[in-house]
Amino acid sequence: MKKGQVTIRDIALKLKISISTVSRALRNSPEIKLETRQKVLAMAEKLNYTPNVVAQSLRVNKTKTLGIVVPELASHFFASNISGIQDTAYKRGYNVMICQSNENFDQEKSDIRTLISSRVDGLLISLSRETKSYEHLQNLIDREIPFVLFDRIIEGLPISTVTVNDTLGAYKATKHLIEQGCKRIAFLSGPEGMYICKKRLAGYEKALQEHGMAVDAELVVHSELTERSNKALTEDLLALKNRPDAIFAINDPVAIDVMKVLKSKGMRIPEDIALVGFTNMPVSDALEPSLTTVDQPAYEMGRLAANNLLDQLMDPEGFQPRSVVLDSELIVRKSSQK
Amino acid sequence: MKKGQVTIRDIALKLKISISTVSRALRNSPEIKLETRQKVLAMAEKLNYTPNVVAQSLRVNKTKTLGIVVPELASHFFASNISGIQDTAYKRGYNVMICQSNENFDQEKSDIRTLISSRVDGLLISLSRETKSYEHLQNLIDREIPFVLFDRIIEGLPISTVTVNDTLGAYKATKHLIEQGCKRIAFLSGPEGMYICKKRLAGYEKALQEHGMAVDAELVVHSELTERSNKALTEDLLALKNRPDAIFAINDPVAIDVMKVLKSKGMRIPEDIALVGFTNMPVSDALEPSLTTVDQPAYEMGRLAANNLLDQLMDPEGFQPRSVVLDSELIVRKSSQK
DNA sequence: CTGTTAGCGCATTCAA
DNA sequence: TTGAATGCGCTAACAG
Repeated sequence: MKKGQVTIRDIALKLKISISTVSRALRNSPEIKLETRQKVLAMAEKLNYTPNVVAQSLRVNKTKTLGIVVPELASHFFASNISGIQDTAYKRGYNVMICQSNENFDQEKSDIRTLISSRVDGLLISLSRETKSYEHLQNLIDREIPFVLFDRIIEGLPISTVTVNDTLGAYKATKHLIEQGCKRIAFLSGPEGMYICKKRLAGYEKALQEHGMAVDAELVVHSELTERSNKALTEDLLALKNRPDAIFAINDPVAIDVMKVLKSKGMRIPEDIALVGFTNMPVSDALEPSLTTVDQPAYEMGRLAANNLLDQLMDPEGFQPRSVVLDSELIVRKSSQK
Repeated sequence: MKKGQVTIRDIALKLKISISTVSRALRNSPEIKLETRQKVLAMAEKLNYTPNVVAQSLRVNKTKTLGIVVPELASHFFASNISGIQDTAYKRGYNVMICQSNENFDQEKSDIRTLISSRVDGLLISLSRETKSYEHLQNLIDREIPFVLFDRIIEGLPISTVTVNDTLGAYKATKHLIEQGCKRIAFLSGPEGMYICKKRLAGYEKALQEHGMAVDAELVVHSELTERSNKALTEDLLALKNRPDAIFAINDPVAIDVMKVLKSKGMRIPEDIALVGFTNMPVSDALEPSLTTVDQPAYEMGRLAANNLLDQLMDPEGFQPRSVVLDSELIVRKSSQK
């Protein structure tokens, strides 16, 4: 087989017709005679023709590609987000290009720059935990490049967002612990600035207040979300003179680290300390004890974010930003039932 | 800000020089006067110029993009593969485009077609569990499109592959169980045709034979790798008149399903039945009991596969296919120590 | 219904 | 050291 891909020109030459006719036939243009179209299609098939999307993109100034930026790929939550995005994108004729920021702000900026220069038609972004300023997002707005934020968002920008109801989820989790009789509920959170941390903290506080319980500052701690930091903070909590009888962890991976520490110290879950996570990772029900957690519909979040972005691409003028907040359900398992 | 991205033409116009000079200056061509280059660079900066990669790609017939096809994204193993690929690709100036086949053969073919029409410079592929024929791969070879297979490979093709030593890993796992005193070791495998299943079966059989133990056909079962199938087969094994005293699962997710069934039946691990997995998922040490498993260097596999492909792209003529087999280490934990 | 023509943004050959 | 001209593969006026 000859090197170099087959082009519409090759088809036109073989068939002794013009390349525009071939182009039209391939695009199912209605103005082409059925017979001609069939001949073209047959020849394309025979020559194993694959349209050059690069040339198409240059011509129509659209790549039919969405850019995705997530903090991390090897996380079940973000992987599911991406699955939802990808399935939706394919269904609507789009490809995706994925970058991970590794939770690094500079990397995030660089990822966005890379995707822009690849001329993606729009972006779906979940911010890194380091991201505190947002000129890079403002820059996208200035350049009129459509994008949607999901899960790790920032508020106050005139753009669409998709999140889970973090506050409500945390509220449900905390309320559940209170109803189990827990008196001193610790909240092992992530970086203070992170959107989801602030939202979940609000839910935690709301539940305590509603039940006439004070928010004890020493029970709210902020992890860097590394195994080391998670474990150290757990130990700190256990070292308190007035030890907590429950720990609400910002997410399941953190809860797992907490669990490891508790077990290594011979503490019983939930008898000595109850434990609740957030995310509902697939393994959370295989842990011992099975982990009570707040379910996040990750695939659905991805699906909605993608549909939102694609709607925007279809109708750039009429589009109005939408903020979708999904419900989050508490999954009660053994780690919290006293 | 005006709609439409800035082009080299805009820079040329502003500076009253030709676009070819701008093009050269931007590419650091040595034949450009330093002063001119600096002026161009400054203006590019000022106008917020981003090169149009689409146009470049069309011109030089290279996209600097690698295509990746994996069975599934929401799997820690493949996500780590991809991380390794991506980091390597970026380091060498390439982007990646990712598709998932969802373990479906037709989807896999379609993914490859999509990536080809996006004109990726090369492909990294891990086959779906349904894939039994390989005309679609032969087609790539015929069209001289470079690609590398990793983990889920097929043998006999003149191309590079990266795998872990599946046979050795399974051998180590089985030998370990034998040394723990297990007499009837079941192998809960995946689909019979899958490369990794065949390889791991070979290691399992080798260990048994070396220790003078017969391979009992009723102890080797093939799951479809769904939770349902995994659990049903586990129950079947337990229902045997001559029940196994150990189960070696084809991977960690399967082992987790086995664990759930065993626990639900009140069986003790490892006392009643020892259990070993394969993959070393991050949570495998958080399970109760912690799971003995064979470690797979997923990130490293991705890194090697990407480097192999990129070497090939750098020097298409001189390149010789290489098959890399990584070592796999047995991680002994509690689920197997009698 | 089909052909001719003109770019999309860029790199590169050939001239100057 | 720079400019003019060409074409990558394709789509979309505009003409027949």
